[in-house]
Amino acid sequence: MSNVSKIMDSEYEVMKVLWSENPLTANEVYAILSEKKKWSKSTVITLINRLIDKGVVNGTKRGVYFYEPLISETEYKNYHADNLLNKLFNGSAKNLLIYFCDNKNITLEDVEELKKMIKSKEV
Amino acid sequence: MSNVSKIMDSEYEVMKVLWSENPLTANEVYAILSEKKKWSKSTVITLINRLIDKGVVNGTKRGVYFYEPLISETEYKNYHADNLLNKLFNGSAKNLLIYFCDNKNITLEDVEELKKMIKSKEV
DNA sequence: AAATATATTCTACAAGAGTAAAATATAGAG
DNA sequence: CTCTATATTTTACTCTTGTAGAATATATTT
Repeated sequence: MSNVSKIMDSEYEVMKVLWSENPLTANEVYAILSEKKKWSKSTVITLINRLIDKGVVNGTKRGVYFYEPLISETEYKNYHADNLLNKLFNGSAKNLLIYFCDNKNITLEDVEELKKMIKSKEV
Repeated sequence: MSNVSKIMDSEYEVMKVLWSENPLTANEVYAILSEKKKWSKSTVITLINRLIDKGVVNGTKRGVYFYEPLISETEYKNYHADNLLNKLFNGSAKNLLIYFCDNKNITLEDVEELKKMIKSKEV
């Protein structure tokens, strides 16, 4: 759906800012981003405009332009999580869980917690 | 490390073939890939050469060139799994598990299985 | 050795991404 | 109304990716 899949890494940085707070002006986005990236204001504005072209950000002029995201961080996360799932684990969430439990440090307590979560959903 | 991060989607198709069996000649890779992709032989060869440039495939001439992967599928998987983990779940495998359990259909049995796996490792 | 087939390398080219300067429009100061 | 500051749009330029044809080198057959 939408163009969530076309958001590139540098554009994603802009999205994160807009997800954290919005609407924001280009200057505000630039100011916030500057804490992490040493991009020129031009660059930030280019990225915002590309996101608008891709239909995932909206800009509205109230005096100056205010920007806000049109897709949620969850949508973005979903897309990429699914993507990984399909690409690397044949779409099997179970395989993915096994992989992560096997390779990252997951404790028995964590798994207990998951169990509870699932149980509570299976009412 | 290495250039695992620079393997692009179409190159990844070639890697999958080489992981499934190797060494293979360009013709063999092409033949196998043709079952899934309608790429010209030229395209396949370009992809192989780009993988060589990226240092993730080796080609050795024994009469004709034979190609083989220099990185394992596991390395590739690790890299991308880690990447997702850091990018979308702040590096917390637990958050990721919660997310997947919450959104994909994971059963209590699956979780039980994980628990056993973990227990057996925690000897 | 010449002709042909096959393998390998070069070249190509559009679209996208990363990066940003130049140009222009517009609002506010005087 | 003109100048200036600020915001917005255009233009730009390099590298990478996806895709593949053209050229060349090499081996095989006659």
